[in-house]
Amino acid sequence: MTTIHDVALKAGVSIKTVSRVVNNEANVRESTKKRVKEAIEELDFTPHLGARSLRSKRTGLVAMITGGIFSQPWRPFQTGLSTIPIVHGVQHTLRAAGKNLLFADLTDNEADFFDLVRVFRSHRVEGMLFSSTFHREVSITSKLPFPLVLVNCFDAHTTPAIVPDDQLAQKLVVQDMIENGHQSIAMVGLPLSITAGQLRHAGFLEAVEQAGISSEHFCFVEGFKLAGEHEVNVLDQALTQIFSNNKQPTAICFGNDLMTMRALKSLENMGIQPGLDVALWGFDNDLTICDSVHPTLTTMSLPYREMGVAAAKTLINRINGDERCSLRKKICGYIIKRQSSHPIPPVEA
Amino acid sequence: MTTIHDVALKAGVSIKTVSRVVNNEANVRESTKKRVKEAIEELDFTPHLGARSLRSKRTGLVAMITGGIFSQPWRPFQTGLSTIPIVHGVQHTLRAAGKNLLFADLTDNEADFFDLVRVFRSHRVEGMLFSSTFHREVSITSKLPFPLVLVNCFDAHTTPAIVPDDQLAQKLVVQDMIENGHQSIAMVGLPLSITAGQLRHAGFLEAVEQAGISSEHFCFVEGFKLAGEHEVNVLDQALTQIFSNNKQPTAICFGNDLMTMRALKSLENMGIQPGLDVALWGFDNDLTICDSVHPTLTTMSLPYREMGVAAAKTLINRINGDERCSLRKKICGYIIKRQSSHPIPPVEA
DNA sequence: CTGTTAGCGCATTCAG
DNA sequence: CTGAATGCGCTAACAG
Repeated sequence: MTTIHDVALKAGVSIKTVSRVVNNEANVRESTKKRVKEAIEELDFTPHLGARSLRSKRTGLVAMITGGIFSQPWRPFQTGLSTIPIVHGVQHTLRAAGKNLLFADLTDNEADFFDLVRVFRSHRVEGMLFSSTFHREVSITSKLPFPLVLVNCFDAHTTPAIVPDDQLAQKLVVQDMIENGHQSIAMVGLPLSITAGQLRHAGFLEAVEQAGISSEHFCFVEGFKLAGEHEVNVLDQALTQIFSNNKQPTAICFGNDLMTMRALKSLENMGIQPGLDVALWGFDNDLTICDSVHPTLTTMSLPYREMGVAAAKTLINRINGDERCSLRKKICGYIIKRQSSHPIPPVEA
Repeated sequence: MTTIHDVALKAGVSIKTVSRVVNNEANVRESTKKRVKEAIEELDFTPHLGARSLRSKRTGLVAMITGGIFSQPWRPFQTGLSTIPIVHGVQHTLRAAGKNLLFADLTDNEADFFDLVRVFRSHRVEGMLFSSTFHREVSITSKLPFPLVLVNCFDAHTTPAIVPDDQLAQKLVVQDMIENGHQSIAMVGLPLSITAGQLRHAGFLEAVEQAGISSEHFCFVEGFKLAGEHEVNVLDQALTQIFSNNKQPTAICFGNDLMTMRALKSLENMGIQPGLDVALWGFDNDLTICDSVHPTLTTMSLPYREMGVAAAKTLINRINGDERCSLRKKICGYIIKRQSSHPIPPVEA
């Protein structure tokens, strides 16, 4: 591998001059610069970032740990919808800032986390991102030797975190239902045992209350439950329960598109035409599902890629010593209209 | 940041002794080792890998480029099923070997690729992996300054590559159909314009011919076509065509689970009960789909994670100077049985 | 078993 | 505008 010395020799200048040219510093005559650049080209010289970092103390390395990119706890071997766009946004933002991503994924044990931190530290990374597979609180108690930014999770301390605004997103969904004329509304939500489930539930209640819908005209049930890390499907019971009220809903929103898809079949079995007898709102904008079922699903899309971008920007700011970033930034999503939310609700009987 | 000198000073030994302890070299008295370890602990010393690599010439860094992790060309913003498990397998294998992953994703332009290579080279990575979103031939003509291993793609040169054995996998599917007693078989395949489509088609023909099924008892159609980078859905026409033959199939296999899912509805509309009137085999083991439709889908799972593992191992071998790896390694998948492939075909009318 | 010396490739400091 | 000397933190080669 050629070094700065070889270039200096070939160009007939000192290594410092080469260094100046490489780093675009001033005070080099055009003709000299040209000569050096030619030498660099001919010798195919590439600066050694490791050596450079030894002096400059800046490696340009940023670490990212994802918490089980390949599975969600209750869905083994099922890649979640959040992590990839987050990684994507992070990586592209870092690259635009001249940083490189040292990437690792956690399998199972938390001990791994601190092993990774040690390795990253050895590489003298300038900062780190941690991304969770699902929105939750984490506790990374130990002081890290570099700035940390959390994505899709948060902690009880002052660690900067970028999270989806589950509550507002759900509220927007329910407001959309109401604006479409629905006055009897049901929600088949995520388990209330997880953060997203709680926040969405709160958003649902908020919207329903603000619209002045009385309690016999709305209804919330969980679509599945979590027993430990095991998922228990209670979708059919949930749907039965919803329609056993005397005030039957004209619109249902779901905790995710998967549930919505499953509900399509269940509703048909109950003699209810999805999209005709009842309007449906999904959640996630899971493209595998939304465009490929009948009716296609109106859904809430959370901007995970933007979360990744925001997280990377926050981290870069902190690396640059800018401490004035908000501790927890919530990013809301937007509704994507498809067929399942028909605009005109059936008239009340 | 504390250095080896600080530790040496505190422990009252030379820096070389500290180095010996850190690197688990022999020839250090137990008592000395203990003293050094205590000093390391107290000072919270972590070796500087950049500095180390300056001498040892080994950075422990491996680069990986994914070709659009967040979308397939004809499915924007849709994460493919292959890349994540590949990355997962790669990362865990590398980590087990003490290597760290410098990760980057390509957005659109190929020029980016060589930019990335330059950056990676600056970081003195020991090797690189390139993973494609879909099985295809790539041309990375320029000589790279480090060993390269391709995953889910291959080139016309001698670059080692790990690819799925699409042909054998499809053959296994069709053989399974035949073993289940089906004698009139159809395939709704991927576009013949892509590698996987061609190989699967070949596998289909191979199985059908080896079983001695006459040409009027099998039938191949494309389930969608690619116009440039645009996907054109022709699934309904494909199904209509299949059933317009006088020999109607008792079993159909599909190019992916998504098509199979869509076909469920189409078949119902045609008055054909999926899983009863006709048995179905999917492809991909897309968990979002397979377990959540009725009937649940029997499908072919390609072992992308294992491909990642194999690729990382191959790369490590090459980094260690072991050139005797097969140039192209095909890895086959396995069938996952669910409901859609009922065991007993309807008796011939 | 332990220490000394040298130098990896580069940027920084100071001197021309 | 340019260059020489110094040292970042560590390991390799060699002495003891």
